[in-house]
Amino acid sequence: MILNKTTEYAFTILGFMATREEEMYSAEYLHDQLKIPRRYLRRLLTDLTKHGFLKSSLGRNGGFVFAKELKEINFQMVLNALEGSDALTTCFLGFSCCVVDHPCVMHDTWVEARSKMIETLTNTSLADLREKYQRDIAKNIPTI
Amino acid sequence: MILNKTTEYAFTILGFMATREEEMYSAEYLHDQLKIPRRYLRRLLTDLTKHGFLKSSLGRNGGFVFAKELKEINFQMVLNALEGSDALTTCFLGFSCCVVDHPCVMHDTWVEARSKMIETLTNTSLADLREKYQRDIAKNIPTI
DNA sequence: TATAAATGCTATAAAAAGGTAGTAGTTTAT
DNA sequence: ATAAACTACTACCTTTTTATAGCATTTATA
Repeated sequence: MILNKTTEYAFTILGFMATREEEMYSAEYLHDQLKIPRRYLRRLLTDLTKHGFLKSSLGRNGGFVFAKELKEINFQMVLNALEGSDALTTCFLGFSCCVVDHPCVMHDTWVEARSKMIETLTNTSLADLREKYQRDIAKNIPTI
Repeated sequence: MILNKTTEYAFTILGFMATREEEMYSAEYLHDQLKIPRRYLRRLLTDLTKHGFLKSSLGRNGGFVFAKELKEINFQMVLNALEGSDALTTCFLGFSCCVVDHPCVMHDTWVEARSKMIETLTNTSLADLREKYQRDIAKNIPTI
């Protein structure tokens, strides 16, 4: 498994919010649109707020907006916030004693493959997602 | 999370067996060497046997040996056997409706990053691991 | 031939992840 | 005043993953 469900949900939510035009998104609306379980979604939104990706506003007509510029949020940051920095850095062969000075036999191969992935996650911001979405729409490409 | 624990254990076991010189490995010996929980390890070994990676022999002095040439076992095969082929192919943004004809906005980016990883897993066989291990030993590089 | 050291099978327990429910409270637009 | 939002906390349920246990079977060997 590459990502756990919670992280995947977070990506779904942020990706959705980044590509759509609403000013503000309520938990209820996101639930309707994305079919993520209601209560779980709410907890996750609170979590994303605490991590500084979103800002919440209380009261009627309240909801969630981005707390930063879209270009300042990338997928690596989100993954890191939700799964911790270990998520992409543990030894491939599962040896806890595998470190740079005393690597396992798969170390270099794995570091290389993994760093490609980390690079992609780091280099892709929500702003990139939004741009791509708008380009696709303009070209009439069916897009989610 | 990249891999679940069971898969990681499998990689540990196969990597260990591939680089060492024993003819046969008992569960008890592997437990001693690798500190994988005894009973769980045994089930996993049986599982790897059922999947055709290992052959078991019963009775006293029994144990496990490889069922194929080392070069015929790569990490992608093992991952696939233990986690299913979905493990590396689901939509990054978590949209079940994301398919080639109707991709999500991250689709291409993710497919590219992922295929690099799949390539690495596919191109690395246990024979490669063994070779690397022996080269490292010869060069006096500390290796696990 | 009895025994010890192996694996095979199946059931069950424990831990982690994912998900639901309730209650009480705060904030704010209308 | 009310309704529609979010916050916080607690408890509980379900599913999946990880781990343990008991008993059966196989086989070398003393």
